[in-house]
Amino acid sequence: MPSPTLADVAREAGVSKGTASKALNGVTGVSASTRERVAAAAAALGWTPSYAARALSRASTGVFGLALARSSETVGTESFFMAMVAGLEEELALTDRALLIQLVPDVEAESELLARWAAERRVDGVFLLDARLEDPRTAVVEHNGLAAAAMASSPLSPMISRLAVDEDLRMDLVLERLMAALDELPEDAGRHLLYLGGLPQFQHVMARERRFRERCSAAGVGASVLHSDYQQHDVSRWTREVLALHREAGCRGVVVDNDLLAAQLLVELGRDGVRVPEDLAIVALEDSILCTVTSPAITALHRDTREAGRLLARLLVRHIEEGTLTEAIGPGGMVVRGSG
Amino acid sequence: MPSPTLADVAREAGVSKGTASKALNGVTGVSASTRERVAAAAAALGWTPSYAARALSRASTGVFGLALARSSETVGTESFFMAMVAGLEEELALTDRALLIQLVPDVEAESELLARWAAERRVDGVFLLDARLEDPRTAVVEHNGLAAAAMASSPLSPMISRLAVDEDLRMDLVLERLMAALDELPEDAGRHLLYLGGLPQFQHVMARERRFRERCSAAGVGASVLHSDYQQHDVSRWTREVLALHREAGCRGVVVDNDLLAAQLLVELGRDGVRVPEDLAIVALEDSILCTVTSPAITALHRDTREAGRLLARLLVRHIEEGTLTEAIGPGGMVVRGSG
DNA sequence: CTGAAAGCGCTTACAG
DNA sequence: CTGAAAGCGCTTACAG
Repeated sequence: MPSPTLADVAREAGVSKGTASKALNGVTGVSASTRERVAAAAAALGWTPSYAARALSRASTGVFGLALARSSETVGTESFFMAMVAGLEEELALTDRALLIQLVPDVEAESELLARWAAERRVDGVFLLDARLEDPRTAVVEHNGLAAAAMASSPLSPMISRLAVDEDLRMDLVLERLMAALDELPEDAGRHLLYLGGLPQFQHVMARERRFRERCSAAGVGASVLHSDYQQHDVSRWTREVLALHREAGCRGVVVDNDLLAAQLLVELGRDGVRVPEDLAIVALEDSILCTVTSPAITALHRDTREAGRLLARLLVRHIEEGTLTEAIGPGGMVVRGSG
Repeated sequence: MPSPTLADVAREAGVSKGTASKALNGVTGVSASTRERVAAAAAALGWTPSYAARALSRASTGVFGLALARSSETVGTESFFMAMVAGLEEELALTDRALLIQLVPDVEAESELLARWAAERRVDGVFLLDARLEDPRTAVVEHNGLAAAAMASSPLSPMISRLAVDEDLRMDLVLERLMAALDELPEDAGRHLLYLGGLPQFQHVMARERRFRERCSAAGVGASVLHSDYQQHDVSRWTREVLALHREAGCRGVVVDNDLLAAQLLVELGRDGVRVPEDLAIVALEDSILCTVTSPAITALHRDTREAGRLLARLLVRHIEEGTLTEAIGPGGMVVRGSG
């Protein structure tokens, strides 16, 4: 039983396809009576518009793309992604739009995919996560006139809408905790902190590092920085480095980029007999359920990532509908949770 | 700069649209020389086929749908979903297919969405997770002739391909652990176990419960079952019930449906002074990083969920290409990890 | 092997 | 307000 087409509905209602189309789409210029007749016919036949035909004649798809240049391990374990995806989804679903997700090995592959999506007219717009200092996606987006919204701490391009993330504030919030802890230590204890961040290619990592160094320097606190590529097999290596800093430089606190790394670090340090937070405090810049099931629980900067997803989706929709670049800050209500 | 169309390529190569189409699609019946000329023209112009036009004329979309009747909280925190999605993605990407994901509030909404996708010819097929005893999606799939593949412990319909999950085996594997632990207890200790499962509407939950009761009964072990809707705010309630069973019925071990619930239960029990596993052993039927960062680490049945996703995707692709129902068992290599 | 034509199922000026 | 026609960008019989 092939699904009925507009032609079937038009015949059933005794009007032309054009009129049926207008009636069904609420376009002005159709008498109330025929509009009703058409609607009844469509309902009787159980007509639903063909997605592809609509996309072809309207030149818009109702689909938004998200290419993720992360391994499926990372995507599967880092809470950030699922929360983000859930938020995007939630907002798009409100207006019957869909999200197309594709995992790619690296940012080059991501750029290629974006270019292909643009050429195929596959999506109405794309979301950009993990903004980089030199971001190859920018050129692709600009060159193809692709509508895009990024989550980023600084602007990527005048053509890309942005959900601005205040990384300075985020770093300040967690440092406040660690500095306070340092103040409680005996006079002769070391005053040294570490930022265990992601790869320096990322905007947010460099923004955090800069702020971290500034603050430490202003407070007369020693500062070290290590960059991780977040791969799980690296955890024990990072642990050794953290341990060395603790023992040799008197490091007493670590700011960790994400919940996963923080939790794993906590476990490894525990094995090495380091007490957290007494010997070494850990604060994560991303919160999740992971931080609540370790012992002790991990102190983490909490933000509503799902809400960030909703905001980002809303931004892109507005960008497309109004044809203008939009910016927003968010999500609000960030707070450090836990007492580690 | 509008993207070039097939007509542009054909003009550039000096052939008809039809010939250009055949040449580009590797259809037989085109001379090698024109095929080359067309390919060169396409490359020169940077032509990429319009997705919508192709979908319309081919009556197939290259898109597969996954509707998830779970709250975005659950999807964002339960490791199963992301791993599954990553696996589906990974397999589909190999053949340039895409995954369309949509979150819906409940299984009724999911059924409606599937019906709409079918009517809109939006997807080539759909994936079905969380199979239910009375599953309303079955009728929708059958009625609309939608290609579907489910992950399920028993068949949903002769029209639906299936990745068979052996829940009996899964329960046996974890019970083996718990029974062995019981055997080490002093003579006068209680011999009683609990299965903390999801909602009884789910196939897998009932399959597990049945097996759990059978095994316990065969071993002369007392058996209790509690059903949770997995909502986080319920954890303390479940903890109280578990505690009561431990104290009053002498329950010494709990099989928990998933990693998240197990981890939370462990934390709460710890607060109440219950030692795990000495007083009460916990084994989870789903493994994840969560199980490794608690202390003690949680013993869990590990399976490669990403591989399950790949298998499920492959199943649906084959189902569609060969037009026949396919079944598979998997993924293999399940093993209980940890010593809790 | 190649071309002209029809068709996929819609939408959108353009006449009337 | 309504209809006939053209068009969106492809694919696919059908002739030649």
